[in-house]
Amino acid sequence: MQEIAKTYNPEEHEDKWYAYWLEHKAFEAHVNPNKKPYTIVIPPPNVTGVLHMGHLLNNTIQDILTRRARMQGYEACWVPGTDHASIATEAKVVRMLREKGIKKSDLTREKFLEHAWEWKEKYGGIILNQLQKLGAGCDWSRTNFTLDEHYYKGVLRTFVDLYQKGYIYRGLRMINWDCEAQTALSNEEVLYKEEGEISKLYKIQYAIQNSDRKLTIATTRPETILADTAIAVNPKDERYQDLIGKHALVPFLNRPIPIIADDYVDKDFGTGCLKVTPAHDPNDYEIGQRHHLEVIDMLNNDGSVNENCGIEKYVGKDRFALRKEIVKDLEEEGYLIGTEEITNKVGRSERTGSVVEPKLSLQWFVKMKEISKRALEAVEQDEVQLHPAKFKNTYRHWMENVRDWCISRQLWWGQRIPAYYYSEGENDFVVAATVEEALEVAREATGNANLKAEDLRQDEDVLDTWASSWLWPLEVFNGISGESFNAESGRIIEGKNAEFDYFYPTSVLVTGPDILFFWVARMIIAGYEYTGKAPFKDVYLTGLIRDKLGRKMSKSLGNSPDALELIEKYGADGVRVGLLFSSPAGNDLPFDEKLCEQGRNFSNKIWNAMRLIMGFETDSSAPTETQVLANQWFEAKLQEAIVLSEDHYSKFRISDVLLTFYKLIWGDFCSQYLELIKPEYGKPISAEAQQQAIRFLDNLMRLLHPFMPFLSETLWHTIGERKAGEMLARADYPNATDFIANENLLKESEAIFELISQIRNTRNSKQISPKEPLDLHIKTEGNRDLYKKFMSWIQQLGHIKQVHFSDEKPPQAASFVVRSDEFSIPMENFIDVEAERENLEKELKYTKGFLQSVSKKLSNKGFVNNAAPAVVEKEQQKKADAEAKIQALEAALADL
RNA sequence: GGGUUCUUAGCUCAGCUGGUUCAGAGCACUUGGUUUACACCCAAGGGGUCAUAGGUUCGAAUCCUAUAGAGCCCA
Repeated sequence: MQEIAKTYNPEEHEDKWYAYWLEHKAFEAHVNPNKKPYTIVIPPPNVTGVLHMGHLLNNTIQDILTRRARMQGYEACWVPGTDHASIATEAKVVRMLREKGIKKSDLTREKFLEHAWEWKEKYGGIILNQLQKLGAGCDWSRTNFTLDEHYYKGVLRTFVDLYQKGYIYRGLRMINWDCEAQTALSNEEVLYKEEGEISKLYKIQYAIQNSDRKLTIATTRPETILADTAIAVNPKDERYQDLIGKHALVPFLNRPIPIIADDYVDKDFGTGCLKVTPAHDPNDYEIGQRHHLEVIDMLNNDGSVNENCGIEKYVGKDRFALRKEIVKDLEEEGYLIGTEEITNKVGRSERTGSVVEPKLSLQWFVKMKEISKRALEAVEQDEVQLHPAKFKNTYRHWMENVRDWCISRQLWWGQRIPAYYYSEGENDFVVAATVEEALEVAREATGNANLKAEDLRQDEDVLDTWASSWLWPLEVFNGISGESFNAESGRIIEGKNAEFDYFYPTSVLVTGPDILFFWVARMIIAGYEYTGKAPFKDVYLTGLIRDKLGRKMSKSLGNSPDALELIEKYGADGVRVGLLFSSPAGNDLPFDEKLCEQGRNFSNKIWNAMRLIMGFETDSSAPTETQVLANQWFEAKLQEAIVLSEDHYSKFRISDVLLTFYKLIWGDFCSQYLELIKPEYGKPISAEAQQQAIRFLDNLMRLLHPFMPFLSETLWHTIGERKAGEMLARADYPNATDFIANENLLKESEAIFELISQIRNTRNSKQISPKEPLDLHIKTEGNRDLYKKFMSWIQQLGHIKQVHFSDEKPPQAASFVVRSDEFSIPMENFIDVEAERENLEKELKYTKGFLQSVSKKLSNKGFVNNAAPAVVEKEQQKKADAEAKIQALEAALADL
C-alpha cells in the first residue's frame, strides 16, 4: 500500500480527472432509443463574461442534475454555449478600438464586425473554460453561440415567420433610448435604483399671454421646457380654472403654448401645473396624443441638443450640461423662483448605466398579448412548473400585463433585421430571409419586375439579443434552421430532425429569477409557438448570491470574490458544497467564504476515512460481532438516506440532499460506523470487514458524485481496480432497494447511541479521561436483550470495561436514566451526591411536566374523538414512556 | 403607488398535509481531549415566549385577520 497524503489536495486531482472525462467522452450524448433523454440547456453566459458567483451556483446545480441523471441511466445531455450580448459586446469592442485609436464611426459595418469577431474568437471562450474548472460536465461538442451561422439563420426565419403571422410590426413609439450606446432598449433593460435618486425639482414661472398673471410649473428636467408644447392642469383644480384655454409663454422663446386640462395631472405634486413635453416623456406623449399637441424633439441620438430647441447657444450641448446652464440663465432672467430636493426614480440602462431618455422612434416590435397566451396558461396549469412556486405569481402578473416588445437595436453586433426597403416611404419595405427572396417579394409588391438587388436597402438595425436567445432550447438542436422547420405552418414538425425529436423538450431549466421575463417567459412563448410544447418541464430558479451584508454582488461594489481564486483555495468540490450548503431553491444566499471552508473540510474528512479503510492491515479472520452488527446498521442507514434524498431531489431541494449525505457520511459513517469496525490499535482487521467498508464507501462516492465529482472520482479509483476508461461519472447510481432496510435495528440503535452519549457525558462532567475504562451497571426490566445485543458497541464506544445487570445500585456511582432504564457508573472519589440529586430532580421535574401535558391531552374528549387514531396511539406511547422514565428516575433518587 | 414573499438560537437557514421524542441543522460559542485516519479533528455542553396583537381549533411555529419591519417584481 503506497503512502497516501494526509490531507486531500484538490489541485493534484481536478485537472487530471477533467481531462480523463473528456478523453473518454464522459459527457457526450447521442440519440439513443434504448435510453430516456435528460436534457438541460445552459443559460448561455454573456460571451464577454467571466465566471462569477452566480454562474458557480447555477452551473453547479445543473451539473448535479445531469451527472445524477447520467448515472441513473438517462442519456444525459447538457448543452453549453454563449450569448452574443449585443449591447455589452459592442460597447466592449468599441472601447477596445478606441484604446487603439480607432473610432467606430470611421469604420464600415463590415470592418467593425471583423474586429468584433476577432475579439470574440480571442476572448469569447474564457467563461466556458472556467466552467471546466468547476467540473461542469457539458457536452462540449454541442457548444452553441447565438451568432453561429445556423443560429443566425434560425433567428431570421422566426423574424420572417412572425412578421408573416402578424406578430411583428414596425411603428413609431415612445421607447427607451440609451444615449451612450445609441440604441433603443426594451422595458426590461431599464433599471431603477431601489432607493431612488436625489433630484432637484425646479420651480419655473411662465408668463400668461395677454394677462398679468403668471403660473409656476415644477420640473426635474428644466432643459426640456424648450420643447414644451402645453401646460396641463387637473380639470378639478380650482386654482387654475380661469387659465384653461389661455396660453402660457415659454421662457426665453416667448412661444405661446396652450393651457389644457387633463386628469393625468396630480394636483398635489409640485404646483399642480405640469409642463407637457410630448417628445421626451411617455406620459406627456400620451397627453399630447389626447390633445393633438405639437411634438418638438430637441435631442439628438447622443443626448446632445439640436436646433429645435430654438436657442442658438444651446445647440450641440449635452443634455446634462444644458441643464446646468439653463438653470443659471433661468435664475438670471428671474424665471426660476425656487428649487427643492426630491427623491425620484431615474431609469438607467442595464448595460451602460446612462440615464435612459424616453424618445419617439421608429422601431420594430413583437405584439405580445396574443402570442403569450399559451405560455401564461402553461405555467398556470403547471405544465411548466416553477420552483419555488412563489414565482408563479410574479410570472402571471408580468404575463397579464405584458407590453409589446421592442426588438430592434441600433447596433451592428447581432442579427441584422431582414427588412428591405425599396423606396423612401415608411412602409415601403418587404421582409424576407435573404436578399433574393426579398427581391422577389418586392417586385410583386411594387409591380416593378425590373427591380434589382442594388435597389434594395436592408434595415440597419439588429435584433435584441433576447430575440435570439429565446430560441435557445429549439435552435441548439437546429430545430428552426434545419429541415424540421415548416415555413408554411410556421411550426417545427416531427420526423425531420432526430436530434431535436429526441432531446426536445428539455427536462429542467436552471437560472436566476432576474431573467424570468427577459428569457424564461419568452422561451416558453417561443416553445409553444413553434412546437406546441413547453421547452422544459421544470424551471429551477436559484437565489441571488449576496455578500455577508446582504448586498447584491456587483462589480461596482467590488464585493464579489474571484470565483477561480475560490476554486484554487478550496477546491472545486469544496466550493460546490459550500455554495449548496445555504441555498434552498429560490432563496437568496448570503455568501460567506466559511461555507467553502466547510466544503473543503468535508473533502478532507472523506479523504481520511478512505485513508483509514485502505490503511488497515488485514487477516483472514471472520468479522467480529460488532462489525457484523455495524454492517447491518449502516446498510439500513444508507437505505434510509437514499429514500430521503430521492424525495428531496424530486422537490428540487438540492441543498437538503447534500445535507442528508453530509450527515450520513460525517455523522453515521465516520463517527459511528468506522469507530465501530476499527480494530484495536496495532491489530489487523478481517479482510471481509474491510471489503464491506469499501463497498459502503464505493456507494457513498456514487451518491456524492454529482456534488463532489473530483473527489469522488479520485477516491473511487483509489479504493478499487478499474478498467481503462472506466469512471464513476458513468457508473450506476445506487437505488434504495440495493440495500436492506431495517427499521427496527435503526430504532434500537438510537437508544444505544443515546446511552453512549450519556456515558461520555458522565465521563466528561466528572472530568474522567476518555482513556479510563469504566464499569456500567444496568437496571432494566425488559431491555436486557437489547443491551446484550449491543454490548460490544457500548463497550467500544463508551470505553466500558464490564457491564453488570443488577437491580442494586453500586455505592459511589454516578447514575442517569435513558428512556426507562437506570444506569450507574461506579467512580470512587468522584461523587457529589448533591449534584447528582439535583440533576436527577431536574430531569424528573421536566418529565413530570411532560407527562402532565400528555395526560391532559389524552383526557380531553375533543382530542381523543377528533384526532387520527395513529396520533392518539402515539400520545399513549409517549405517556407510557414518560411514566416508565419517571419510575426509573424516582428509583435512582431513592438509591442515592 | 400596485402586486408578492418573508420575519424561528449570536449568524445563515430547515421545519413539506396543524398533533411536544419538532422547536431542529450548520457555523459561532463554552469545557475537555493529540504516540493510535483526520486539529481542515474528536467528545460533551449552553443557547430560542417561533416579529407583535387578536382569532379559528380539542390542539398553532404551521391556518385566518390586523399591526410593525424586511426583501423581490412591476409602475
